[in-house]
Amino acid sequence: MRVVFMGTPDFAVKSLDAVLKAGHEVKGVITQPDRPKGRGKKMLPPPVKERALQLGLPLYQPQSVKDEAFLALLKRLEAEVIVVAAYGRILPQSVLELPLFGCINVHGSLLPQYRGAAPIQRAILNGDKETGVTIMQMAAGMDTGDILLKKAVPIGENDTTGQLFERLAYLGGELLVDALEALAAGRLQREKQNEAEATYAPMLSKTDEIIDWQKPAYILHNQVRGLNPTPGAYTFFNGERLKIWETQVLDDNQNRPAGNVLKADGEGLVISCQEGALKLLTVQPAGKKIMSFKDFVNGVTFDMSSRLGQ
RNA sequence: CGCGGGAUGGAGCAGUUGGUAGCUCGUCGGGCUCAUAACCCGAAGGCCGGAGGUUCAAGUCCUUCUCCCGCAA
Repeated sequence: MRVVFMGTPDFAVKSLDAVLKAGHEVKGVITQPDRPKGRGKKMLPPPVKERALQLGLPLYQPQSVKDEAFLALLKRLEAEVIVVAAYGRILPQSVLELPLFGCINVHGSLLPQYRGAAPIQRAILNGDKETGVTIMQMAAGMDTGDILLKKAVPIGENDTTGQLFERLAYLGGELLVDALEALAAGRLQREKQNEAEATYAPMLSKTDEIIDWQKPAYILHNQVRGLNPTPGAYTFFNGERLKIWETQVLDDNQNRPAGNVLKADGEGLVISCQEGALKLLTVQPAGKKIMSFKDFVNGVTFDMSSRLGQ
């Protein structure tokens, strides 16, 4: 099929690759404009842009998807279908209706659950045992379109958002290709989303990153892996930020107050929680690189009053 | 020029008002032990990120460069 691909982050790159590999004709790749990123204020191209350039595909970075110029561009590309994967912008009705087969989207959850910006992170934060990928026919509204294909994958106890992203991105590419094939053959069933079961996965906010030791250990464990590899969950130690990257849940907190350091030696760095305790495996003090609890403990002096959080 | 922290033996850190570089872990060797990741003894391993400068003398002061990282976007 002749497709126009719209996407921005790494997650979308996998889909782009899959579509190409399946032999579809990519008439154009549309991604968001370069944005100042990182420490200095360097302009960084989105991953999809880099990939498109690498592949020599025609690339467009419209400032807006709502103006006439963009619509005109799409018409010129004469796509039969527009594939959208984490593009990051709401598309107007005029765009959704333009191609013969409309716009189809790859979403990192089992819709109608986790509609919205951060489905993968939310699934882990909530400690779900399963999530998946959905291919849907885009409609007006946030991820409300009809479901075309859906596939579930299990979430491991210690899976991180990064790992799950990887898996879902790959699976998303596969499902997307299946969907395109079925779409072209006219043998694709549509399933309306059950609005009653819809849930939302709002974008992560700053407060999602702060560790509250008053919560149960398993909740914090989910928080840590859900925010790994970015932006990371953090607490405070000696007034400095301390990011926590990997943890393990322990049952016993010795009835000590939440945030108390139960143990800090070569064998482990264990913090008491409201319920249970959390063993910190890898951490990162502000300004330092990620290090094992062992290295961290080695250079710091703890005393009985040591506690984390503020 | 967005704000800030940092660059010291393999790792994590300390290094006072400038005067021959330390700690913990690890590594290697030896000892103890039924045994050990435990304990004891010992050893190796650093031109203190690069380049200039001040000084009798600089890891420690000044200038500049490179790299790493946290925050903010």
